[in-house]
Amino acid sequence: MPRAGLDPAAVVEAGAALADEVGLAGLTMGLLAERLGVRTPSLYKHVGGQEDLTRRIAALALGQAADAVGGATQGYAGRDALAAAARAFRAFVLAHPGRYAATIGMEPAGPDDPLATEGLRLLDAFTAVLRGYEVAGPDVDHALRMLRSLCHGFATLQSAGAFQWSADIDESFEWLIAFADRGLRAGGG
Amino acid sequence: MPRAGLDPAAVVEAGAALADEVGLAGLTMGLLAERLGVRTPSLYKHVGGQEDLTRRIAALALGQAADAVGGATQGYAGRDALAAAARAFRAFVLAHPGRYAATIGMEPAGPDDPLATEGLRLLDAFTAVLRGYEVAGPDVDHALRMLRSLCHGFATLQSAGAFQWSADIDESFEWLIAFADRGLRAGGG
DNA sequence: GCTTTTGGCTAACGGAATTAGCCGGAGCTG
DNA sequence: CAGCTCCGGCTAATTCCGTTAGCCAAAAGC
Repeated sequence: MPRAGLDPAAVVEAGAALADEVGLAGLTMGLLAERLGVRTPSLYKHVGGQEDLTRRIAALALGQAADAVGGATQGYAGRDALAAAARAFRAFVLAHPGRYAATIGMEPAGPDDPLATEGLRLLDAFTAVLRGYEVAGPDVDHALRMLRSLCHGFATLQSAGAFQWSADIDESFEWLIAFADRGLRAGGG
Repeated sequence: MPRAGLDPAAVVEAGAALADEVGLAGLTMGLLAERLGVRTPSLYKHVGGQEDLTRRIAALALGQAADAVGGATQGYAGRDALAAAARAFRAFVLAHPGRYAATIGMEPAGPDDPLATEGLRLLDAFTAVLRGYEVAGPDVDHALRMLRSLCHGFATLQSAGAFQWSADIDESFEWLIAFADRGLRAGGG
């Protein structure tokens, strides 16, 4: 029996990809093992179990989201940066619904938890956007939470299939970006 | 063996309460049966199975949320109505995280599905809030999606334990209400 | 009062996560 | 190169959960 040459990173990456395909709820150890050409118990040599796997997928997703948002805003400021960040975030969630779903309700176990580290990177990417606005002091925290709520809410609701009625969803999202931009410029400080 | 006197509504209500206690993921047929003083298979005389139970819990949650939001905004308009609606919604989600979680990613099977009916009622409650602002035409749809994303995002993120750092969460939420109010008055139409 | 329906129950199955324990191959050591 | 060690597969078995089948008594209706 030849070895499959797996390692934790490969298992997590495959798990994330599979979650994107079949949904996080459909991600089963057996299905993942089959996808990797291996029997189910072999996975436990690389990850601690389903919860550990989900945590690692979540950390991966946060890191990738941070990269996407950070990269998209490079060279932009103000409204352009806000729009780029929001679009990049939504695009990421829609392209990778499974791994993003893994991040929901996941609390870091400590300051060194990759989940905390990568989450902070994503937060920093949004913080950078705020530098183009006159927001300071405690308002920065509030504005960050607002942006996070807005982006997270819209992306997850759309990914979940809410928003079924009339108007065009992309249009709504652009409207939402304009709305946030107005609000941040109008009374952010 | 005396009868327990259950009916679908009682099972769903107990399921919703249990979900609020132990989380939607922790809601198991066995646990619910035990809570109701009954053996597991007996539940299947009242609900079709776990998916059916979750759908019914979701419909219940949407209806209760609609009542809460609609009731809270009675007699208010403009910013007051917006604040009342947002606070009522968030309070509901924080008080009933399990049943609210059941609503996420749940698609109505048809126009007569209680899920659709109750969801529409909740939507109407928010639509009423917008009547106090000069928002019209397609902007109503966009504004509704914005409000929904904002409230849903904030409430679920807080309920999931995000927002761990410094600033006070209630303060952030009030800031967010003020932000939305500004935005809706500034350029809604 | 008898019959029908309803709502409990036990027993049994299937699928998923996980653990225990075996065993062969890869790689290092002499 | 021979042998030792460790790693990463495997099979087998356990447990827990959802679900179905089929039985039987209590309630409800004639």
